[in-house]
Amino acid sequence: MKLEDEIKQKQFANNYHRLALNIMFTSSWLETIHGRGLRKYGITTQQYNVLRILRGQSPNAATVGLIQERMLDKNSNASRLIDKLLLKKLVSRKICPEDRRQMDVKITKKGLDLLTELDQFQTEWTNSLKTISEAEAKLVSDLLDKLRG
Amino acid sequence: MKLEDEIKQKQFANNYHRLALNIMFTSSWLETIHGRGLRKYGITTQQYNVLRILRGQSPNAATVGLIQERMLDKNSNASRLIDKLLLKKLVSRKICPEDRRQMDVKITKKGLDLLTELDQFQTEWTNSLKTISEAEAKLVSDLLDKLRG
DNA sequence: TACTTTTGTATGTATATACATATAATTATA
DNA sequence: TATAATTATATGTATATACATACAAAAGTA
Repeated sequence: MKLEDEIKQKQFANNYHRLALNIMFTSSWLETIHGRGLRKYGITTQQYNVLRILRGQSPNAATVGLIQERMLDKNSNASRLIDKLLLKKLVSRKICPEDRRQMDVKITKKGLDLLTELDQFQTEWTNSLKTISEAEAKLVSDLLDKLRG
Repeated sequence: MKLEDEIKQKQFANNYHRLALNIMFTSSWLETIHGRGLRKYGITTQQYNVLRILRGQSPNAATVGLIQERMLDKNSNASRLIDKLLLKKLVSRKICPEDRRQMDVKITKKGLDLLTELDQFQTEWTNSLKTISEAEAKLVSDLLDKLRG
């Protein structure tokens, strides 16, 4: 559905304005779908993002800073997301002996198992985006890279 | 900068996955820039969104439901955003006499003046997106519409 | 070595999101 | 008309964002 109809706005100042609104609208739409899917598994999209980063580092530990710099939302608060994941025993956290300011954060067996379970869901939800061709998906992605300069 | 470098991730499952992450990343980037600009004027991006919708209806009133359906983030909570705008006297709110369940929400003179002041800033920030051509902006926007089905 | 600066992480506070539920007014139905 | 169903909005609660600030450890410098 066209953005005009989604937000019932007839016109925009120009195509840059329309694009900015469309990106934010589509992002909210994506996060809503993704979040509802993850909810059944007891985690949020941000917590999922952290777990994915930790799996990427596994079996090594990651620091809070490394997680933060790899998150989609750079303003998110990795410290507190890790607190939540700790409560669910999906990650472990201990002071790094080499640099005692840092934290060694690792995904646990339980966390890895959850991600394995979620891989199928992940495949399904990206498949639901096949309303455009893979070439179009690449084109849009490349233009978004260019947009950010 | 390429998404790969922004979030330090070497590869993605496929171009759909890369696109989904890129949209969410770019949206967060846009909101951060926009939000920092608006901050000087004492409002948030969501409050700005509500004020724009109200200006579009002005001099008529809008109901809370109408605002909600036109917001970029459909899950946002228009009631509470209106509370915040009321405190700043940027909007007025009174019970609709025809249907006493509804609220008549209107932008005030103060609200309109703030938006006028912000129009210049708005032009500048959309101009900052001219790293891609207007034709490319339209193309991406149309493909995002198609992506959502 | 003593002092300053920088770095890594945590925390306080205000705002917003996501979902469930509550409440009052209106509309539909028996 | 009494009752049930629906609609519009508000509120409770958990989570996350945005920014400032705090604090301890490490690194740099006199």
